[in-house]
Amino acid sequence: MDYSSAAYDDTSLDLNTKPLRLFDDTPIKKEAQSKILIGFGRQLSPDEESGALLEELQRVSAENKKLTEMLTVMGESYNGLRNQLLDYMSKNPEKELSPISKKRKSESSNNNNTNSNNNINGAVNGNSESSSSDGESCKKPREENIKAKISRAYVRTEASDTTSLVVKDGYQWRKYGQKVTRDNPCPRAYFKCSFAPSCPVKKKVQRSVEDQSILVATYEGEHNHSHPSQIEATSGSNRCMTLGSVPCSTSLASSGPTITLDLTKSKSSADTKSTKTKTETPEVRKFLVEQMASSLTKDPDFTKALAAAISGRILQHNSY
DNA sequence: CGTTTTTGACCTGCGC
DNA sequence: GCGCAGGTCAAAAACG
Repeated sequence: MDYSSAAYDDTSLDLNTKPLRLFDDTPIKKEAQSKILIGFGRQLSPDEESGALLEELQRVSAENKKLTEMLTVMGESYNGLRNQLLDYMSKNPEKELSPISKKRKSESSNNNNTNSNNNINGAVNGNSESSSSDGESCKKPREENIKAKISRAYVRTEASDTTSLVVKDGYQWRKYGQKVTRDNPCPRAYFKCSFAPSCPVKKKVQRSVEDQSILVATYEGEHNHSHPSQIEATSGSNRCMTLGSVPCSTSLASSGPTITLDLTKSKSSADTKSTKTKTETPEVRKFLVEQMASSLTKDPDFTKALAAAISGRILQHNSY
């Protein structure tokens, strides 16, 4: 919770860009990095090369250890913050973030029930049913299934593109309905995971009332299969990861973790980082894009996935 | 021709 | 019980 801002800055979703720190401007790292670049660029004597590599390996190992620790701390901090927010929201249910119709109570009350259970894992993984003893929440088995897991994602799209309700999250969806709701003049689209019926996940996509360039995707349930993009990545095909190096942020919605993806600003934000990105190799960028996309799209509870990905990289590095 | 999308009809829950 | 609104179904159309 209360660690220094410096440490926080270091870890704030910059984790995916950590490999880019190869190109960081701290003197020590620059030195080590130049050695690597030299190593890649022209011939070195075997002694020099092995020494530099050894030094770099040690540095990377230490850094990776640090990263792992920081990740753990960050995860705890995240859970703590979420706990606090859920607490707060359960005490102030009228201050919901989204204007949900009063008539359809089930959805919002679901969230409140989940929140008031004060069970973090329950709120995220939707396993709070077992602990809820109030009669309201266990009316129907169908509702229980829906309550399995609800998360919301806000996706910014091109302002001109106000008709498309496609949220590219890496999964394959089959549209099964569309409806214009009372709250919002924009139609709401209903999607099922194309792996249905084996995969029970559903998704609702609707444009935000306030900002029609923002798509609000509500996910219900949890995928019981691996991420298609991951399968593709492991099989060597990278064709459909369209999220790219998008700016992204995480926040907490009333119903749980929320991911905001800005699909439009990749160009402009790339401009702001142009001095940095110019030095990136295509391989590094490609890897980062894949990592970020898969991390963010896989699960709202992506810290676990992030940890797995990073530890995977650590093992990869250490195995050399 | 198989798969996906569209769209009107139908079902269900909730408030009055 | 009725009406409203959200959610789902399924036949038809569109697409690759």
